[in-house]
Amino acid sequence: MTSALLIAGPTAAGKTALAIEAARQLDGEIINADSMQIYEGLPIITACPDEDERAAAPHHLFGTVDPGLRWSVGEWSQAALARFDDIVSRGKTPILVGGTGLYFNALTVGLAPVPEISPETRAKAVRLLGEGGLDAVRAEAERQDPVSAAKVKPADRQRLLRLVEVGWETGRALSSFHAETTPLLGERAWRGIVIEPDRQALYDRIDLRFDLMLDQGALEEVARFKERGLAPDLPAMKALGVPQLMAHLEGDLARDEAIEIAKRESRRYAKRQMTWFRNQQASWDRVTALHKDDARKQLAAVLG
RNA sequence: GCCUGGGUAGCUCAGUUGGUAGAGCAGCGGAUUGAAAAUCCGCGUGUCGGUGGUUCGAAUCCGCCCCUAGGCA
Repeated sequence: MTSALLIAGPTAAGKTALAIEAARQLDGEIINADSMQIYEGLPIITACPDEDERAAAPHHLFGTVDPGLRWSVGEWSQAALARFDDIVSRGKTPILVGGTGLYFNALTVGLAPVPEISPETRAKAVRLLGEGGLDAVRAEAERQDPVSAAKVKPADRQRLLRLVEVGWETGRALSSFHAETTPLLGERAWRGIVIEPDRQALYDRIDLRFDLMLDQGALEEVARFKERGLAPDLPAMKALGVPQLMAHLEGDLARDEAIEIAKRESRRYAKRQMTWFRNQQASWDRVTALHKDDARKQLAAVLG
C-alpha cells in the first residue's frame, strides 16, 4: 500500500488545502491531528475545514469531541490510530494533518505507556499546588522522579504536576516509563511533510484570517460557546482567540484590543510551532506553500 | 519665509555636569513524553537624521543641510 502521509505546519499555513490536494493525489482520507479542532462547537475560530472542503475528501476527528471533556494526546492517538487502520483496511491512504507537534511525536517517536491518572489523584495534586504552592509541588516532584525533575524548569508547574501525578498513581517515576516508549505508528509505513512558510507572509495571513473569522461569525460562535458555562481551565476554552473574545463579551476588553491580542497570540503560537517542527521534525520534507494554488505543485514535487 | 518642539532599536520613548546607549511593547532563539492553540527558559536586535567643527573623547556642545509636528505669516 501507499505510505500514510503526515502533514505538520503552523497555524494558517494552508494545511487544509494541502491535505485535500494530497487526498486527491493519493486516494486518501484526512485525519485531524490538531488538539483544538477536535472539539465540537468552535469550527470558525479553530479554522476547521468548511463544508466545501469536507466534501472534497473524507475527514475524521474534526469537531467530534465534547468540549466539556479533557482530551489529551492519549485519547487522541487512540482515536487517530483506530481511524488510521480503518482507512488502510478499506484500501485508502491515511493523511494526518495538524499543528500539534506533540501528537506527531507520539505517533513517530512514542508516548510513554503510563496508565491513566485517576481524577482523585489529579485533584490531590491540584490541591497540593493550591495549599503548598509551586515549592511544594516541586519538592514532591523531586521525590517522585528526581531524574525528570532535574530536567524540568523550576517554574513549569504543568510538568511538575505531571511528575507528581504519575508518581502517586503508579508508584513509579515517569522517567522509568520512557525506556518502554515506542512509536505508536509501529510498523505502519508513513512519510512526513512540514509546511514552513515565509515568516512575514504567515503573520500577515494570520492577521488577515482572524478578520475573516470575525466576518464569518467568530464572535457569535464564541458567544454561543460561552453560554455553555464550561470551566475556564478546559482545553477547549483555551483555543486561540477564545479567551480574548470572551473577555470582550464580558466587557473587560475593547473589541479592537481583543482582536489585537488574539492576533498576537496566534503569531506567537505559530512561532512556537515552527520552532517545534524545525527541531523535532528536522528530517521531514519541506514545502512552503501558503495558498491553494501552490499546494498542488509543491506536493507533486515532494511526492514525486 | 520666520519662530518653536522633535528626529536615538521594528514602534513609543529615556539618556545626569561630554566617556561609543536602555526601558516597555513588538520581535527572535530554545525546551517540549497524556492540559501541548498548553506550560516554561533565554536574547537588545542600533550608521543615536546627515555633514563639518570644538575636544584625548560627541547621542550630548557649535555651524550648515534634510525631514517632521505645531504656531506666525
